[in-house]
Parts: sequence; C-alpha cells; structure tokens
Amino acid sequence: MTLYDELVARGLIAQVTDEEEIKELINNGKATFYIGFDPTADSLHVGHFMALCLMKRLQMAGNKPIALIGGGTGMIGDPTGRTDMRQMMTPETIQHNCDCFKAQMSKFIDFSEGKALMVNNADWLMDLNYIEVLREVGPHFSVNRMLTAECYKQRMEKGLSFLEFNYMIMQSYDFYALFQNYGCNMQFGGDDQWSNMLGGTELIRRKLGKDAYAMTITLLLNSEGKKMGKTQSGAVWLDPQKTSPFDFYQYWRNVADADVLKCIRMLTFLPLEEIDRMDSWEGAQLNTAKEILAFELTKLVHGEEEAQKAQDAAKALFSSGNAADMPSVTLTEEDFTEDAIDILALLVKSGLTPSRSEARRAVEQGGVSVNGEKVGDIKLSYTKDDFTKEMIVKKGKKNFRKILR
RNA sequence: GGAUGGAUUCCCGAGUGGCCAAAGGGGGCAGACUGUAAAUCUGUUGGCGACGCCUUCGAAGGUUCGAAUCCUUCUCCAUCCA
Repeated sequence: MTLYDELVARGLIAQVTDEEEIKELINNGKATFYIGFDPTADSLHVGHFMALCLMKRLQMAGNKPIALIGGGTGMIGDPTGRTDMRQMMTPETIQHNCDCFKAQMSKFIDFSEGKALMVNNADWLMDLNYIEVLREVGPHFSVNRMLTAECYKQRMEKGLSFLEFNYMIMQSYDFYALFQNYGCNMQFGGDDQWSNMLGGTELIRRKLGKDAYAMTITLLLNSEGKKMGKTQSGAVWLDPQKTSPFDFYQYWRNVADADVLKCIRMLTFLPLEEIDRMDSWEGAQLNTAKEILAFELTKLVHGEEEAQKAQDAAKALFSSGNAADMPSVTLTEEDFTEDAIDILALLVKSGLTPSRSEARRAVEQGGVSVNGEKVGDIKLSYTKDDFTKEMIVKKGKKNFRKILR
C-alpha cells in the first residue's frame, strides 16, 4: 500500500490541491514539505501531535519535513476559527513558546543529518519592509477574494482587525520564502488552514510561475462535531507538566464509543489490518479498544514506561480504588491547623475542587470518599496520625488523589 | 469625524430603582442508571469563619435611604453615513 493510500485509509486527508501530483511526490519521497506551528502556548497539544505524526509518516517514506515555528506569524495571530480577536502576545512570551516547541518537537521528529529542518519565520518576517512587501506581494492578493475566504467569514460579523487580516498574507509569504530558500514544494496543515495555504500556492504561482501544492489534514472532531483534545480546563497538552501522563491516558480512555476507531485510525501507528479487525467491535467490547487507544497514544507521547504506569494505575484505580501510580499531593505543616485538616481543606489542597464552597457541595451531594468510604459530614477532620498510612481521596467517579505527608 | 445600537456571572441571553448573587438555555460538577461510553432523569453551579457576611452586571465618578437599572466622563465593539 502506498503512503498516500494509507493516509486516505486512515482518514487523514481532507483536501488536496492536486491529487495526482501529490501522490507522485510523497509516494516517491520527493516532497519537501512544511507544516507551520504558531507558538500560541508553551506546549504543543494534540492537534499539533497529529501534524507531527504526519511529518513522521512522510519522513519515513523519504520525504523531507520542515517544521516551521511561527515566531513571526505569532506576532499577528491567526483569526481562523475564532470569533474574537486573539490577545496579542508579547515578543518575550512568543520567544519562550518557540523554545518550548522546539524542545518538544525534537522528541518526535528526527532532525539529525538534515533529515528534517526546523525554521522560524521570525527570521524573515521580522525584517520585512512594509512598503516593499506591499509592492511585492500586495498586488497578488485580491481583498474581495480574501474576504470570501472561509477563515474570515466567521469574523465578518464580529469584526476583523487589519492586523489579523494580514495573517493570510504572512503565511503565504512563508510558503513563498520556503519554496525559494529550501525548495519546499508542499504545505500541510489543519483543514481550517485551507484558505491560508491556498494563498501560498497562489502567490508562488503568480510570483514565480511555479507549482506548489497543499494538503490539509482532517480535523479531529468528535461525534458532536467539536474539536477533540480539549477539556473543560483547556487543551490536552503533550507536556507532562501540564497534562500528566495519567490524565493524558484517561482522556483517551474516556472518548465516546463513536469516536474510538476514528481516533485509533488517525492517531496511532497500528497497522490498518489490525484496526480493521476492531471495526466490528461494539458495546462494552469497545472498552478494550479505548484501552488500546489510550495506551498507544500515551506511549507515543510519553514513552512506553509512562504508558504502562498510567494503564496500571487506571486499571487498579477503577477496580480496587487503589494504585501505586496516581496523582498525589504532599501536605506540609502549614496545611494543618492544630494538627488537623478538615475534609474541605483537603479537597482544595489536593486540587480536586477549586474552592471550599465547591468542596462542600461535592460532599453534600455524596460525591466524596476517603479510602473507599463515603464522606457524609462536611465537618469531618483528619489528624496527622490519619496520614501515617496512605490516604486516597476520591471525588466523583474518576478523580483520585493520593495524599502524602 | 457624524448617527444609532451595544458591553450582564464560564458562554449565550433576560433583567431598566428595592422582591437581584441576578430568569432561561448551554456548558461544568455531583447523584441514579451503566461499560471509566452515550442517552435519560435528579440535584447543583461567585466566594467565605455560611439562617449571616463579602465581592460581581465594561471603567471611574455622581444622584439616592437603596443602583446591573438613573446622570456624567471614559474605554471597547457592531451597524450605517463620510
């Protein structure tokens, strides 16, 4: 099976500019392609992970990836898919985020011996001269056309600033620059980037009379049409400091039935035949598929050891309510008042609830238990001696914390 | 620059002097059911030393016994005109 066919079979390809050409290029390892990552946070998340995996797949087939860090475009902010303006980031934050991205990417992609490149568009965008750019690329963009682009449509009601309006031009310029400097002939990106990417291929064609190609990756949406990889408290990060391997594992362990197979197909490197066999699974059997998904992904992101730990912890926790590896919190002297700490303070300290009020509600509604016993009294208090052996606090069905001191 | 409309809690959105910690919906959290899923039903959803107190309706002042609500100035946004 060719690489392109596999990408199709995995449901990874959303749109392409020229299917035949792209097939030809990537199947034969002739593509030099780039994917851009804007440094909007200090860690990559699941969406980036998909892009990195795609890079890896293509790299394995002999193509040359360029990871573009958007130190320059980050100064502008991509309006795509947003209903309001992004908060402008300070150059310092952007730089910091760029550094974090670099470090994380190096773990996924092999940059040795020029097998892949990492560049920062700040290197060429920051020095651009306004008038020069206007004269050089301005004539090739039709405002009328840009306004009809999908990525701006959602903003036509709420308002779009000129700053953000220029994002597409900068991204197009990136492609143009990479094409010239590195022979980069293809751009990949999330499907929401389609119009921005087309801007680049158009610019190359108009300026240089050459063809460049673009291909978008299917956005990972759940069965309700929402982007996956987001939780109430934000994105699912790849940085273990921001999303622990355990939480990462649990996120995937808990995906909806309807989404499991899709996720396995799109995100893991398991052979397609193996995945096809799971296709017929249904009902409770899907739980096994969820375990596989969670394990495989955690392994890819955090390594096999961490994945195993997370899986063991999860299994132990949900069967016996005890496990060696689970998120833990260590109490200090200050947490005790007269050698005791009450249940509400314990819940807050452990991070299971954000406030005492919420802790109170959780207890009153019967959602809290300590060492397997339901807590019924909000006044319940524990002395230091109670912590001599390990203590496990549980809020709701899935939130556990081990308390140490 | 001019005219008009607007900014309310996590989000959408009611509220135009006291009955407002603020309707309703969404989302979240918890309970029941279950498979660590979905759907459904129930409760809950600013904080705290909790029948009370404190902070919150874009910002700052003011009127009033009392302001999300009235007045003044300011900031931001949308629409139309230029």
